[in-house]
Amino acid sequence: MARACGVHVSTVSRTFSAPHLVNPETRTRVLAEAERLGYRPNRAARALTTGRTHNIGLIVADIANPFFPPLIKAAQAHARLRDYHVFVADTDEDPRVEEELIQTFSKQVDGVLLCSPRLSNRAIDRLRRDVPFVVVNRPVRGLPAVLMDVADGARQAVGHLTSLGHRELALLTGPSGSWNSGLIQEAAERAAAEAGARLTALGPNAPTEQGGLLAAPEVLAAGATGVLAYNDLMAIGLLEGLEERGVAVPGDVSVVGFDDIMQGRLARPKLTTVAMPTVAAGRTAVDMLLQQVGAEEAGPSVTSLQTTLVVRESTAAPARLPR
Amino acid sequence: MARACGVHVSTVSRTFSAPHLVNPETRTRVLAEAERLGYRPNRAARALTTGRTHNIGLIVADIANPFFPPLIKAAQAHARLRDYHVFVADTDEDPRVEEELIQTFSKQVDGVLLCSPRLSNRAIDRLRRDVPFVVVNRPVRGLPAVLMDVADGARQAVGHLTSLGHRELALLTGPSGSWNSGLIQEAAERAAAEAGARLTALGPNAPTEQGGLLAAPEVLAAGATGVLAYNDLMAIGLLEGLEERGVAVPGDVSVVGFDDIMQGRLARPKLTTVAMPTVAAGRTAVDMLLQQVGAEEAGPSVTSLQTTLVVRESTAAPARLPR
DNA sequence: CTGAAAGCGCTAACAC
DNA sequence: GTGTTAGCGCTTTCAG
Repeated sequence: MARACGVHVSTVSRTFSAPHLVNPETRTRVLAEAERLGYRPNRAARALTTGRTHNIGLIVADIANPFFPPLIKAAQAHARLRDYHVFVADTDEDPRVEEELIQTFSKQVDGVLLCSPRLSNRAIDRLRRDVPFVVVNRPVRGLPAVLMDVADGARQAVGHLTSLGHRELALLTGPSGSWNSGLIQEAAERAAAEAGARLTALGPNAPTEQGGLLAAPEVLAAGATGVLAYNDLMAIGLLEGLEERGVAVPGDVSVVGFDDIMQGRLARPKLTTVAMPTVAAGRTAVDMLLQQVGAEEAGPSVTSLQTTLVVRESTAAPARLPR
Repeated sequence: MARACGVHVSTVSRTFSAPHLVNPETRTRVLAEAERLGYRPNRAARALTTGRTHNIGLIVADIANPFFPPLIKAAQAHARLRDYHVFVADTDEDPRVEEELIQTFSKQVDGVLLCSPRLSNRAIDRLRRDVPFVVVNRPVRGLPAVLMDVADGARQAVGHLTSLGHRELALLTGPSGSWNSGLIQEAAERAAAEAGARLTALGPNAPTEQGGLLAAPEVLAAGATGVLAYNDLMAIGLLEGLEERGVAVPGDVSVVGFDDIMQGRLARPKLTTVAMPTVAAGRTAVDMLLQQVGAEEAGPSVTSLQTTLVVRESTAAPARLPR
């Protein structure tokens, strides 16, 4: 390629990495030749000298969890505009796989987006020496993060339920490793107390339909008329469990989920839920990562994104107020 | 690292890429040192000399389409076991983005999995010079492919409907660029004819809920009592459209989809659908790609996977047989 | 079995 | 503005 247009390789190199340093004439000639030959600089080789791979890693617990695809998609599209590619990997909810993935990624990417990591703080602290991180959906001391304000979401959800007249609430908590579950619980308890309602925490539960399905008896046993589930999948499972037992939603019991996944709109009744700004989160995370690796100007090191309650059909006033 | 254990770099190299060529003692020493220092060979640099990146690209039209995540997940897990990483990219249904993605991937991966590509045969033929392909969900002359037998799926679906007593069928076709849509239509028409039923093809429609929703009036106008939709998303949209118009499913009209995505189980009534072997497809595609790039033994160059009808609640005998 | 040397495709610092 | 040189981290002959 270098000799095909009768110049030195470094001139070709400059044409692509610093076009302004090369004579416009030569430049167009090189570009034309590149076009003809279908030449494109080899990014891997480039990475060897520059130290920038122009790749970023994106690690999620489960691609098949409908919460993630919109986030992945947004991150990816956003990265592409900045000439970055995204490696997506799925840990299958296994912290060991997560660690292994981070290590194998470390030399191939400029940084890693860790979405809802299951790894311990200690492990993360150790691994951050290998590669820059941005954590999504969980605060880790000293690490840039993009958070979604689930605590406020929980407040909104509890507020909605109490203002409807519910006084006996239940919270279906998530997996014990989940940071958000704790935040939700704390905020929900406070909001319930302020409204003079009682809130029973039930869990931990698997963040799946199955998890919600299995929790149905406990919800009934707790005598709750309004329930908050850790995520939509769990809420949907609960809807099924309640239906099986002949409990009407929202007639007898109101249900609120988190995430606003598409499935919630499909469920009957349509699920009331706390919508998460996943698209914004994906974009912001990419921006923050690129800032950190010096490809962009620096911004805040922790971003918190708002959540919003979406009221649909699974919530209503309780049939009879608790005695 | 080389000098840390007092040997030459080439010995370190051999320890990782050809362990049997090195003295067991030295090997363990090197390995121990690597462990201590957290050293791992730089895959990008290795790729420079070997020509093998140990990465594969996976290109889909839309990550957020629930059909793909299980496939991606399976491909990824399968590749990982073979020491391969997967770059996932989303084209946003845009052929130009698809082409660009392939080109940027080409030097960074050993091969590309093209899932339901929107690119023209010509373009694919041109691009295959840049990088090995395996195409999923569409036959391309001269290229290895993994196909899912949608034609047979269509036959099963039509058979199910006709044996239930339906004689007036409608088919909601997919986007005009979709290969599968043509296959489905052909097979459905043949099967309908054989069973003495009439089948009206309606379309093209967007492969989304919206597409199905908009098609509801046409379905009714066609007087069909049994309808086949290009995919589950479209079928679900149709369910909604029908409900809005007070048409009972399956009382008045029966609906069958394709894909067996999770949403189908959530819809009310639960959707009867043709299940696609996405997990097997993801694995097979990875195997075929690795075979092609010489990392594994050669197998067949086109694999066809079976589909199976899953009967749920959206199909039943027609209320009254057509006159 | 191990060391030496060349080179993968590119960029960066320095001359000219 | 462009050529020269060195070197990124690794593998791979080829000697020894």
